[in-house]
Amino acid sequence: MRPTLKDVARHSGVSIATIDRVLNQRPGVRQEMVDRVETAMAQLGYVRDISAADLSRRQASRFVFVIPDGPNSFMQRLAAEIETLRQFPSNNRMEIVLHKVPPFDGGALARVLNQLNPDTCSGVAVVAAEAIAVRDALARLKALSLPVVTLVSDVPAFPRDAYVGIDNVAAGRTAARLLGRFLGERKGKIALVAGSMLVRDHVERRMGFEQVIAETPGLDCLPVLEGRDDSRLVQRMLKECLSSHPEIVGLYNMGAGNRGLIETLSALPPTRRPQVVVHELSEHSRLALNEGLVDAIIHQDAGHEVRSALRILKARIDKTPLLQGQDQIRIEIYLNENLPSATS
Amino acid sequence: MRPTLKDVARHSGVSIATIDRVLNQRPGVRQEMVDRVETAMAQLGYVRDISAADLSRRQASRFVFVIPDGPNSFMQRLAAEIETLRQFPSNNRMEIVLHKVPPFDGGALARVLNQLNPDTCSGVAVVAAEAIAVRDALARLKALSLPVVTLVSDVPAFPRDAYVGIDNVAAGRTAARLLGRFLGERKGKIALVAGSMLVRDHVERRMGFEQVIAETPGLDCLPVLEGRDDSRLVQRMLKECLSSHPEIVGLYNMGAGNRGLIETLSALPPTRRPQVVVHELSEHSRLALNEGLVDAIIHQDAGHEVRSALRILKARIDKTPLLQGQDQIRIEIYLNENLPSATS
DNA sequence: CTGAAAGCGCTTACAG
DNA sequence: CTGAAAGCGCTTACAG
Repeated sequence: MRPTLKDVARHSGVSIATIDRVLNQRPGVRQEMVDRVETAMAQLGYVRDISAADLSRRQASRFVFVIPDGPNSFMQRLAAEIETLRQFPSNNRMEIVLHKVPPFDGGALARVLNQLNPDTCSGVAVVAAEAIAVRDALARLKALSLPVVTLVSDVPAFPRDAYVGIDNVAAGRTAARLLGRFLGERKGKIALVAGSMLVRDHVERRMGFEQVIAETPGLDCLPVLEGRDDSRLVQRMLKECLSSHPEIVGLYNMGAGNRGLIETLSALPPTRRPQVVVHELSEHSRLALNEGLVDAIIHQDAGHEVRSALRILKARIDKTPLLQGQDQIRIEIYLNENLPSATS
Repeated sequence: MRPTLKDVARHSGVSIATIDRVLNQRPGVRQEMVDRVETAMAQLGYVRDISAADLSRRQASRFVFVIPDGPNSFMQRLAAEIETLRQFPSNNRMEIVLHKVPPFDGGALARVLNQLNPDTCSGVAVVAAEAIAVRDALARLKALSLPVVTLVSDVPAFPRDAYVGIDNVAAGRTAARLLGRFLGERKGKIALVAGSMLVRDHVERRMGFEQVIAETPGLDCLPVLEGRDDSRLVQRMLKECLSSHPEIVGLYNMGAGNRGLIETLSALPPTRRPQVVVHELSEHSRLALNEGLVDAIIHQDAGHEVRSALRILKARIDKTPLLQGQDQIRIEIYLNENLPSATS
């Protein structure tokens, strides 16, 4: 059996209450006691039982997620995963709150963050936007010692404890490499679709994509079409682009709006269809992959991201280590052959 | 606050001890009491606190992993991940035991399984081998109501609660599709390397691979080279195969022994190098990908598999649900561009 | 500054 | 068949 506080108490001749003070670094303990307790703990190899601590502390931790509202299906997926976890029975003594804010609106996001305080919130996961007001809000949370992780979209320069999401430059590079390999010797133009060049993840994906294409002789990128994650708009822009550029051989959608893109592609005569890489596995993109309209999907696992965010926040609060590798979000590549079963 | 047993007791006018009996389906409670308790629980929306239950039950659960010993680097990785989890401080009240058995030896595996019993073991995760003795051993465990999951290599016909690992037919198909896409219009032979055609996962990968290649005009598979997961042997066989078949344009290693394969490839003049897909991300395969000797790596996450196995066993014991999607092991594809950072 | 005691939500003997 | 009480490993008031 693992040693408990009782064992440490016996071994050190100090009461359990005092040991608890040392353990939690609460003030008001003589150095001598601290030393006695610490040697005893080291000798016995004491490891604190977090779930017992949580039980006795009676107050549950409340984790707040702040994510953008709107039509972006990835964000909707994220919200659904948060909701799933919120309702999950096993997560006792852990409350989850979801705040949705208008997309592309740093001010609104900052206002929500500024409402949070340690009495009602023990940790925050936020899809960050790049705005001064957001940076200030994060600085405020830091000053209150509330742990914060950025989710999906990072702002490295802003104060936060960790980023949970993929490396978007690498994701863009991956898309370009796949497209390049799939095209083989074929030469021509590549059409790019993004939500908005104001969002950091899309900018980064584009950068990575163009880096790789620039090194690939015979291929060039056309200017980015900004579809604002809106299927209709994507459809219209893409249709025009394809008809005015018959030399297009590849297509990369780094944002949402796959539905519009897929409709446009399926209207094209098969011989004129470009090689296509898109982001995010969904019912639509999966179907398009099945039908050969899309050649590969770059994906990130929203469920994994939500669970990782929570684990990281909890570990910060409990001052426990994280498991190596468990919280690294992968840039997943799906072909028609390695799709996960449809239920997930 | 969530309702507790106390609330259910008050609400139903039944003692906590009896409620506990109902909750755990222990015998010796009058039907009337059962009904009263159950309505009260339903009305209050009672959800049991598993970690409190674990705490009070004082006895920790012991999970036994049985995996093959030997040079196979994936199995070594699996062992390392099990060890990591075993030592992880947060997993209180949960003991992990690792048994290594000789590889490719159903009898030895069965003997270890036959030693296990409910007094010393609460659940088993095993890399299954296809042998009658193993089937009987699994049937025995089932008769003892010990939960069992198969890990990495499944035998669907044998009794087990779940399989934790990838679909190997799909993995083979994925490898073939990648190779086919990378080869484009090029025609020729594809060399196949496996550990042993006696192991189910390799048989399945081959099947999937050949299915796809058969549909691809201009490409044909050579007979499988069985390298027994031994780098030296792989190197020798492959060298000979490459020199006697100048028409080889592709190479798929569905087993271990990447080191030998990589050495052989690096000795080849660059113009003669085939397109190469291998399994399992490791230091060696990663380096080969960086250097362009290997074009893609098909991977499964050993850490994820170990954690999932544990979660599934624990959920069976506690009769709790699993989180949708968390325990589905993915067929991961790595190119040079989406490699995870090297520390993981 | 330190410790004894009650309590978190359960389970487990032990009485009745 | 049912219930009161002790205890799991912690934390939290409350005394001293």
